[in-house]
Amino acid sequence: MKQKEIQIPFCNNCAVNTNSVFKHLSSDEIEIINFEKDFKQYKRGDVLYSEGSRISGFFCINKGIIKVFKTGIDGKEQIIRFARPGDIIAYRSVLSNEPACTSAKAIEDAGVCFIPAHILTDFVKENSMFSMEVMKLTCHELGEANEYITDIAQKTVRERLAEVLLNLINDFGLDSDNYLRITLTREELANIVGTATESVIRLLSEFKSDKLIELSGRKIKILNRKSLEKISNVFS
Amino acid sequence: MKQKEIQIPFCNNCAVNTNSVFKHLSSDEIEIINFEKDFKQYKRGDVLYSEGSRISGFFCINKGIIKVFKTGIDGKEQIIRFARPGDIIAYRSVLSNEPACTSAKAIEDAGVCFIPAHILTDFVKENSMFSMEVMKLTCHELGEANEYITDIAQKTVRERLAEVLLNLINDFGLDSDNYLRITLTREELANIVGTATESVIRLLSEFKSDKLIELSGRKIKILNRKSLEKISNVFS
DNA sequence: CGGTACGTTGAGTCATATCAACCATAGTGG
DNA sequence: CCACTATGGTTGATATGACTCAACGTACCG
Repeated sequence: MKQKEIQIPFCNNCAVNTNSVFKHLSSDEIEIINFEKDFKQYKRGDVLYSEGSRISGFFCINKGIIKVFKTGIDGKEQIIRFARPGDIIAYRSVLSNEPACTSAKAIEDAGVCFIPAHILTDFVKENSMFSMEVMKLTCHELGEANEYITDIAQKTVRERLAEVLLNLINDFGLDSDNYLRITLTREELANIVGTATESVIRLLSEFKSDKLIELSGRKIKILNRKSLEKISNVFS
Repeated sequence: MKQKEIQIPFCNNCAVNTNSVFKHLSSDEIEIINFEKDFKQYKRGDVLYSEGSRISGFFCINKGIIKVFKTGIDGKEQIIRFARPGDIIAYRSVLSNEPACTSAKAIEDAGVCFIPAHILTDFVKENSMFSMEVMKLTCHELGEANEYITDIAQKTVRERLAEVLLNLINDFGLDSDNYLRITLTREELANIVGTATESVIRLLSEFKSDKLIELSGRKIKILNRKSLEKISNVFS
């Protein structure tokens, strides 16, 4: 059987380039990344890096979806965020020079570039536009994390599940049939919401009886966004 | 009655300087901050800034303790972190050019310098050492936020309260009598842990019966740190 | 001497976790 | 081709942690 050709993306015409944190790099700088990067493909479930490890660089997602999570009590995962094409992950660990505080795993087959740490630190020092972009990114993530803390601390599981669905709609969108463009296991949903798998199952079927969503396997069809917003208490 | 003299701290010999994010600034740069900053005193309960507002600069704590919090459902506060002398707050909003995502209030009488936004952005652009320090600070906070999310999502209130006490010990220390060097209302404790005031009260008196702590008003005396660690599940 | 904010305790309720059983599906190896 | 196993999904029963509500005590302050 003929091996499928692997397309290594070129940074200079990488689709993710235009709106990413790299948007203010010169073409020379892009070329440096292109030369030094290492492209790799991952299958669903493959691990990119693990909590506690020292990482010698950071990752830029070219294709697929990656979940970034922490491992808590009894090995239960808490999903912190998802990374999509154009997103970078593990940069926090590089910049703060600490071991990774999260792990990352592919939830869809993915193509990912690995970029050596020195490129990030060098460019941050040399290119203040880039530096500001990275800063903005970090600050934005920090803002979201603070939001998340407040939500988990104050909202019910039901409210949070509705909110998570809305966030997923925002981040991944719906296809022409109103199906969510990301498929997660019930356990993964639970690990975002911060609850038990069974609770997610029960609440999803409640939402289904209330005609807010439809379920077919892991695919979730959104029927009534307005009501989800009401449930999630997003404006309060 | 004679007005008490206000001591405006000089940045160049400010005690908080040596180990702060400013440590790599030149004396010229420090002088600029010293010239442009605005010193102000706050009493317990005074607000430094409020969620949603645009802030034209950031704050550097000289004296006292500030709580940084978000306002959630029904106006319930979720305390995100505390700022002590040497810490800077509201810099996130300046760097990401977003409205403040938190509020800040003095929980002890405090002295605080306000530093215009352009100083932060200018120095970040011009001084890569400083830029890296700010980056490290942000990344560190992000790491802590992620930790917090996992804790709140997975631990019981009891575990979290024990952990909060340990964190307070770490951050503020104990006096010679083993009393915690920060005094909070029960409600404030609840707003860190993410629970109801009554729950904190009950658990504290449980800890007291178990000889882990002693209570006299708002002062908390730590009797058995090891057991608190065991309860909090910090190593799991 | 009220007034206000904080602290405490009890009782009742409810949301959510836990435990257990069972089904569906897909992949594996003999 | 058929057990065999693993993984994920579902449902029900039960337990309980934590919240809410309410009453009351306490302390400080003008």
